[in-house]
Amino acid sequence: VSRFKTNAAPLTRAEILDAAMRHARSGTLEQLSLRALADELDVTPMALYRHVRDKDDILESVADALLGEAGLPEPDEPAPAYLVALAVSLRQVVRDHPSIMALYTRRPQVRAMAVARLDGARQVLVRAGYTVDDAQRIYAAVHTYTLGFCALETARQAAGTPPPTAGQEDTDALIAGFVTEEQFRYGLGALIAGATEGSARA
Amino acid sequence: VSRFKTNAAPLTRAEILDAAMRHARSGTLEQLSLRALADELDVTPMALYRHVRDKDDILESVADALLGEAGLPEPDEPAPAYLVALAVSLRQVVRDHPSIMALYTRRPQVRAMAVARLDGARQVLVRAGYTVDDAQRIYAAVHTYTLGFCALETARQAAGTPPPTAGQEDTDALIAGFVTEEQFRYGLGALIAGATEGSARA
DNA sequence: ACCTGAACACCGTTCAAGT
DNA sequence: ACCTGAACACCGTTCAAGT
Repeated sequence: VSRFKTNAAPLTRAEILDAAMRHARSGTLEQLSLRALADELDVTPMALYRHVRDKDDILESVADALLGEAGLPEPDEPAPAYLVALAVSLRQVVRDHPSIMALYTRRPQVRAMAVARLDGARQVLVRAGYTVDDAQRIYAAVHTYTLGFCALETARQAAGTPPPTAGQEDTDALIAGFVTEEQFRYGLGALIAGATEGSARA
Repeated sequence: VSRFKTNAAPLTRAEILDAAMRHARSGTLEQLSLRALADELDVTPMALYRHVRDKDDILESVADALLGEAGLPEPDEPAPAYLVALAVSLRQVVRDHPSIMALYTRRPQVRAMAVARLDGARQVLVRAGYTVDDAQRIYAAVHTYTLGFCALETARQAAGTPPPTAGQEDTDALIAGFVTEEQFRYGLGALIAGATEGSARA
């Protein structure tokens, strides 16, 4: 079961990322190890290192590919709706693949789709009359908020339906209110309203 | 060097947390392992488990203690300033101790100081005329945004002064703009403005 | 009651060597 | 050029046993 000994085609980066994407799609990205991934590809763990920098390199590629599949909002959407759509898709990706959250706390994400999202928001906002600087500020704020929500949601998922500590049930219920769909929309709406009204338009 | 054999006083939870806090204060919380902590306390790693649930239990206690040291804002502050002060102190704690960030993505934080911060915000907002529900929504939104900023800042710190990949420098500079003091204040201000203006007051 | 000793079940990654 | 084999340097945590 070694492709080295059987003279099979050499390993490629695409092959590695495809295998990782299959894990993402089957919901097993969380427990993915390099050793298991290498096994699936009939290769030694160390063979991967010729094609990827490290494990996060793989995970970041997967994350950006998932964001790519989610796509960008229609560019003729009104700016607020465009921003909301971006937030919703990021939240969805992280919600479906919680291990992606840690990536955002480990290294700045600057892959293709991350940049395309910023660019898209910038264009829509500039067209709506904001300066480039304001557009970036607004997008950054929305992205920041969304990431915070993802962090809280990831934490709540990880806790599962928790055995609430006695005398802690109400506190827990209170904090649970932080990660409802309604609260996500509320904070997002407040932020976008505050940002778009506060900035000077051209 | 075993307190079991020398008949020393039995280990206590407070002792464990004190030792962990010393690590926090000396800036070595990041690389703390249970094995090292046990060594310092002249005890086997497993002796800790009589007094703490697991490693996160220790880390969460430290995080809440640090938040406690930061204290609460003066209760007679205007509501917006109160919320800003809460955000600033959380950011400061996470900035100084990046390993705390991961805690917020792993489990909902419901320790004493986390609850006290919510309570404080609620009181100030209710006194300013908001309903209890609105107060909670507003605080949750501010907390969410702050956590998102902490995530981005932690990522940027971890990257260090990064060797910017060729042809990626401008993208990197752009993303760096997401985690400036100015941007932190901007997003926070926009959110608080949007939230406090948007909610119906009593 | 409190702690030890040894093992379990792994990790990601380095290095030098093989073909 | 591409991959292997073995080791490095650890982790947190379980379990049964010791005093």
